[in-house]
Amino acid sequence: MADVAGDGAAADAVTGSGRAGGPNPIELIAVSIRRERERTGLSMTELAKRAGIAKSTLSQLESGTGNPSVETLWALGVALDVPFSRLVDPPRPVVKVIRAGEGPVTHSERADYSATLLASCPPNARRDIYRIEAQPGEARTSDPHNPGTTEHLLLSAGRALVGPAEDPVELAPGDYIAYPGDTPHIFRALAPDTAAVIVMEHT
Amino acid sequence: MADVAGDGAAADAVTGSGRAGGPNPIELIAVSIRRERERTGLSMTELAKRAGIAKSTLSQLESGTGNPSVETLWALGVALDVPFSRLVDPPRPVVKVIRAGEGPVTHSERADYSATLLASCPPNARRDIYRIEAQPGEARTSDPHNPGTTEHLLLSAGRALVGPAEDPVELAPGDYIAYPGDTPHIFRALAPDTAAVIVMEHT
DNA sequence: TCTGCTCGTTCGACTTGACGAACGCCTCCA
DNA sequence: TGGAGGCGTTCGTCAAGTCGAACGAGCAGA
Repeated sequence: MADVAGDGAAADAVTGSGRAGGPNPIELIAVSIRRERERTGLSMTELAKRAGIAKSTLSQLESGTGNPSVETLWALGVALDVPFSRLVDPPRPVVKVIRAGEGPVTHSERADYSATLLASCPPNARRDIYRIEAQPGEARTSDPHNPGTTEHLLLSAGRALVGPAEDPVELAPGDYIAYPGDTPHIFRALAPDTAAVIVMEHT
Repeated sequence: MADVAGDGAAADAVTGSGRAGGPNPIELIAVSIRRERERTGLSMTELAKRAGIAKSTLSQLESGTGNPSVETLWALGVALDVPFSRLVDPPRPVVKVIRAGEGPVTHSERADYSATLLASCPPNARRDIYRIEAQPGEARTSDPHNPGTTEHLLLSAGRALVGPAEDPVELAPGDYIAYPGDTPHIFRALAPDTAAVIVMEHT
């Protein structure tokens, strides 16, 4: 069986600003702007034009000079199509894959209750929660989603073959799997009334 | 069945800003500041002093006049001890129950597969994923977690009584519930081998 | 090489946000 | 009754953010 992949580490990254406490927001914004801009492949000139601000302003922002107003930042957020908070909160770690059957269990003081941490959320990730119900049949191959997407799946009932298209894993009720959502992957019910929870994480 | 519990109050916010698209950030900030300030019971004078800004500035902010700089907002975030993004992103809802078979289902092209979106992720939330297994017994009452925590629970097997301590909801396999994690809440298994997925969301 | 383009930075003029003082309003208490 | 102290708002001044234009650097093609 598999394994665990990744991380362990991730998770935290705490340093950032769990609360608003710590570091210099201007620095943060400077690197965030640049990061997001380069991610979209826009030039300063182009981005400034789209956001409706002067490119000199943008230049100063990315150089860490200045102290932008909310409207300026907002305009940039819109132009970059990122949520506002992405520009003011610290960056993010990576993708991680944990395979359960077991895992870090925190047993209750009473023996009839146990909780297992399956996936600690990386900062700034967005996780949408889905319920899946399926019947046996052909494998359902999903097209890859956006880059940086991770799918977390926990099987509630039935049996299923899940994971990367070239290397899926058979799951029984209670099993958990996480795998990259930006590569081809499948979900194939092996038993009637197979049900699962999928948490789709995109960053 | 049931659904929705509580509130009603909360209200609006919907419009919010999934992405940065929509509404006026200044309005948003105005109400957010006021909301958070009143939550902590501080006066304008006091908050301004703590944040190190002029109370006139704060007054203008809460009245929706003006266009604060990042440093000003940041100072307020620190003084209020809330994450920055809480000031620029809209508030959040309350208890929601989606019964098995209910909810916005996106059926597959093939009839043997269906996915239900249970909860779309608010900006900047962190969602940790847990698996719960429990046996019938006393209700397990959780102490409230940090402010701004929401718990999402989907029952995999068994039966359980879940939700706010004073108004829990009985769930069957496939049922989904979300409720505030920062108020007392319980999880009580009603059948042997009750299992659930909990996604703990904190902002 | 020279022209024309785009890139990101720097500079002065203008607009505007942040500040502190003064104001009106209220409550409390001598 | 009047004074003291809190509240939130308004006003004039000053500093700072924003803007547009000009600048030097890099690159493609005639």
